[in-house]
Amino acid sequence: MSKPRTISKGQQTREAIVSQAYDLARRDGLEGLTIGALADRVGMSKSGVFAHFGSREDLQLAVLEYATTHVTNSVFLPAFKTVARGLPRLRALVEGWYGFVTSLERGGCLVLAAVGEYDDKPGPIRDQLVVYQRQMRGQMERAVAMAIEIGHLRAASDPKQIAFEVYAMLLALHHDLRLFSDPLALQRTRTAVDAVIDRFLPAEGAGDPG
Amino acid sequence: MSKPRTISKGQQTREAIVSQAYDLARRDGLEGLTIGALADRVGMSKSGVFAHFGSREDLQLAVLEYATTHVTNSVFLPAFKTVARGLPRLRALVEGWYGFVTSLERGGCLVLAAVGEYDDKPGPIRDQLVVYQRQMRGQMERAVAMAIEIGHLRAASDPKQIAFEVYAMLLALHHDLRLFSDPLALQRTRTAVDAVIDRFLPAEGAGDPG
DNA sequence: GAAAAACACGAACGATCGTACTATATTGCG
DNA sequence: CGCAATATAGTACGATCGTTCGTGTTTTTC
Repeated sequence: MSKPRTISKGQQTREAIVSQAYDLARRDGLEGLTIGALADRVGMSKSGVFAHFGSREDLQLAVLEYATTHVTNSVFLPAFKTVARGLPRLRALVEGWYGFVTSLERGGCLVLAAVGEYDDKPGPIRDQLVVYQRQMRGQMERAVAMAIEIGHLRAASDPKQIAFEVYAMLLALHHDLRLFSDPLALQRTRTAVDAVIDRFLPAEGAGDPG
Repeated sequence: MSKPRTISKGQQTREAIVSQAYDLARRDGLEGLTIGALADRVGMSKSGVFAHFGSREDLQLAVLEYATTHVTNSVFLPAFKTVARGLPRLRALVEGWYGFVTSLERGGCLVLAAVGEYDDKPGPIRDQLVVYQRQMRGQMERAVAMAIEIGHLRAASDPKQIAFEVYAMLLALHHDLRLFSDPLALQRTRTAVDAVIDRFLPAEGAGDPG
């Protein structure tokens, strides 16, 4: 089926390791990820796991990339590929996030957790994290900008402002779900996001609304 | 001035230790706080520091309490004590947060960082953290509720919804300031909070506005 | 199938972790 | 002052950390 390109045994186990490391790091944080615990989980020796990365930091970077890809594939790609540009796509984006964040059975979003862990710890991990987060915010801003171009949102709207506010709600949803297990959090988030969008809707009677 | 209650040497040094631990934990997280590093910082032996708490977890709990008190004293108490109830106090609350979060030179808000670290790690620390966070959110909801009672906000408004949205913006502000060092974040937060409040303002011509 | 390359293991390293125990200073009280 | 209580230091412990190294074993390549 998918490209039958021969994947070496090494690549194969490396991916399995990263996948398990992702689950572990979702629980204990990227900083709490240890090679020993990871080795136990994948049923290998410490040195065997270690050899695939060369350093713990490289392992952490691999896990961070894996997590980012996971978010992208779960939230952004579906919306950008299968939903029409403009307001529908923007709504699909946040709906995708709802699904993503509520489906994480154990441990929250690793990327958000990493933000808290590394927002003040200089180094390669933080640098890469900033890149990833800028990309995600950028994608959101692009979705908003398209909605403005199409006329689904007012021309004078600031894409960065809207993306900021929507992102804020997603942050708060994650917060309240994970810390409070508040079943009303999702509903409140929907209300809030709708309100943000409403605020930037075109004046009535001006072109077809989304 | 303040109660001249004699404070034993032990209490004194314990407070100094917690204060230093707070600074350390702001940098490395509550989970990254180690007794050895803390002992070095305060110029004591490891065992000397340890004896004041009995366990690392108790130290972490003490630091968490210290951090919560710090937020309360910096943000909530001034607003509740010196600013008139209603919209002015609510605005003073968020302004207090702006000041608090922008004044943290090194390391972000320890409580927010702890949320990310412990939102999935059951135990006493998480339990206490939930208590503290519920208290803070509750205070915010109370400030909103007062504004509704007074008539500064519409009677039909849901205090929890408003507090949720305002809190979301404070989360996002903290996020963008610390990760992106975005100088526009504060301005965007103000815009967003104003928009939330505007949405719940009483219908025009109905009683004096705040 | 043989030679070369990649992979995995086990043992050991120095460091640091939290904690326990003992002994010595230092403090507070009568 | 003198005695009891407290506070701090020192040492040592078992565990675990990331990492290195040498040695087999498996996989890939020719």
